[in-house]
Amino acid sequence: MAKTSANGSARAPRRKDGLSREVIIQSAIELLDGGGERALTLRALTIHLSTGYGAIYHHVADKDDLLATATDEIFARVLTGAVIDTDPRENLRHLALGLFDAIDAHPWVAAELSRQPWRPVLLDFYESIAGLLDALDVPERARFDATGTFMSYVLGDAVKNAATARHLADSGMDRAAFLGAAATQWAEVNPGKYPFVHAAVSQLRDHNDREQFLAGVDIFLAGIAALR
Amino acid sequence: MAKTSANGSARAPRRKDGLSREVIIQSAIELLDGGGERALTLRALTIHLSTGYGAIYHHVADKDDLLATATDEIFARVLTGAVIDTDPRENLRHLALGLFDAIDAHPWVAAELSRQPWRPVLLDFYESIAGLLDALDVPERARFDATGTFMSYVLGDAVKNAATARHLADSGMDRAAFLGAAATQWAEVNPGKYPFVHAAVSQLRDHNDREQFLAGVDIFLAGIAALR
DNA sequence: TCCCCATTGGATTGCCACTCCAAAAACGTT
DNA sequence: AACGTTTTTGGAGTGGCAATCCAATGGGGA
Repeated sequence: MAKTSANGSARAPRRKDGLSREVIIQSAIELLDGGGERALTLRALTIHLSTGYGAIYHHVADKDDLLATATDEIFARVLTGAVIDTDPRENLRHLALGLFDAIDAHPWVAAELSRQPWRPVLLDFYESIAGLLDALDVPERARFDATGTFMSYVLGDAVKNAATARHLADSGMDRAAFLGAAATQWAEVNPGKYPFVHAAVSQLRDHNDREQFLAGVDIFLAGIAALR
Repeated sequence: MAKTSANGSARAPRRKDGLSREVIIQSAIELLDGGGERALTLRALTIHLSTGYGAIYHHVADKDDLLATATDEIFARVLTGAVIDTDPRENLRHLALGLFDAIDAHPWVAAELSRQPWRPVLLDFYESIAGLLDALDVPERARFDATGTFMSYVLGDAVKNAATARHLADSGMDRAAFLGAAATQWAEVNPGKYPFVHAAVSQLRDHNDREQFLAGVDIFLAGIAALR
């Protein structure tokens, strides 16, 4: 498909305002961030890029390709922004938070993630986590399980959080109103049948998803320390 | 809408072969189990039930309602089949495995779960988990976080696993072929850039998702013990 | 200069969820 | 048992979507 001349120069761009795979993905991300998964329609894309279907489908295989690549792009951004800490635990926390915040900022990634959980970009995260666990003296045979476990928790909690955020946005409530309503609703739950849920209501009122996420990260880190 | 006579008798059923919400949900689950999310179309439902659109929409609000209720039904089945152990740890493992196996058997639940993570049925699981953590002497302030963390890991890993299974089914490969292909592919990964992933290949070959899931549960349990 | 083919735009196709309505079946009342 | 009412049913119709198809355009190499 791509024709490269003998002198090795890249194929010349066709038009000044030329459409490209990158531009299309960028637009797709904008649409997704703006209005969620439902907002990404091919029709909306043609309008946003003032072009036609044919032009888009020339650069992109189909909508799945579009969604998958957009998701890759989000994860790639997390990677480039990753911080290097001297303390492996702190580094793991930062890595986890990076993923959590990215999915929180782009909730549509969550849906795509549960559709395709094995994108190549994630390999870099597995590699980083495994390396940090090695630095924590986790023995090799346990490292494999621990890496997957850590990723499952991080992505699982981020997805849950993103879905909640999406639900919030759809219902037009803000965070406080939603938590208040949920707390009230849960408070009415039959205390006899659900004593622990009932007792949790008070904590729900001033509850911070990000902090709870980090608390979970620390539970896993404590559990992993026991593997040594 | 419902008219209840003064003597309190319920409204009589309409037809012998009567369509009902339950029958429709049942059919939906059959279609979903048979061919995944794509297989559930209203058209397919009308054929499967030999009826029309109107009849179905009389009992069900829309497709989301259908999917949500079908998901509830799967979780409800897990609840009824739940085992009670004397050892809280063992009980947590059984609870987790019940969810894992259910999502493994009905992979379409995963997608719905990341769309609506707060269905009322899940309250029962939160309650059970919180109760078991209490039995493990997890202090109350930590119990709230730990319960959510556990659920996030369990559902997150189950969703990841289900997506893999779905991917497997779509590509027509069996488990062994897929793992072999993945291991081969990963083996080719640049060992310099991905030393830990490269080292993990050997473990991938005889890797059991269910066992790895349980290993993760144990990491969590070990981490919980540190909270005491 | 001229031709080739990468690139483009949009009409068209086919599938889908969902609506609407008229007919049929059961019910309650007398 | 007859009748009006309400519930339930089937399917034609609507609008929106992803994806295909094809004719037109124009840039760059020969």
